Amino acid sequence: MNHIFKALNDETRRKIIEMLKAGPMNAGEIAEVFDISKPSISHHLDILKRADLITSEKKGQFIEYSLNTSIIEDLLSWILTLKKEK
Amino acid sequence: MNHIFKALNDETRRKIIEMLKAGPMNAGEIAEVFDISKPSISHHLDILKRADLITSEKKGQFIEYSLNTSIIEDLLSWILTLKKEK
DNA sequence: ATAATATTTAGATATTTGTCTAAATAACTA
DNA sequence: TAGTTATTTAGACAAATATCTAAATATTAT
Repeated sequence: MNHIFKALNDETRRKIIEMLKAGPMNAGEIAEVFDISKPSISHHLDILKRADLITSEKKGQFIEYSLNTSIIEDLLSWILTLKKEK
Repeated sequence: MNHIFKALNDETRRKIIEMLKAGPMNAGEIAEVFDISKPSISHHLDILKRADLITSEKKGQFIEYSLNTSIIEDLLSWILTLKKEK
């Protein structure tokens, strides 16, 4: 849980996640959207990946990133426990 | 959204939220649970309050904290948008 | 009024985090 | 093989954060 919340605690990373909702993108395409250097975006992607919120796959010279919806399930259930009972 | 994720990005604060799920507690009761000084807990409570995740009410010399479930609704819907479509 | 209790505010400090530039790695192209 | 493109790794730095102790504020009790 810790890694997930850490990963989500950043506007840029949340935006990346929202972008990937529409489908996979490679690192360069993601970086273009922001006014942030590529190494910084690469770092953000690394954090999202460590949190298992996204996955990466090498496609030739590109690296394609995709949203990992199964972890989002975990997040959902954590929040749902707060709502229930009482 | 920013404040919510910032507030949730801490193990101690998440634990506090989970504790308040069972019902209101005052600052002292909350602090007792942790091996952290009272001023630090007070600071965590302040962050949770600014994020609107909890509310406080003065009860004599105590301050009672309660979970604010309506904000959790916002969080839920943000996460649900990630699951939907595709 | 004084003392005791509950909680916060203030100020300091060490750690974590987001960002940058420069260099490294890897894969295509001519 | 040499050059170009895509991405990451390394190292540095400023800003944000979690924690502490000491002091301030507020309430209750004697």
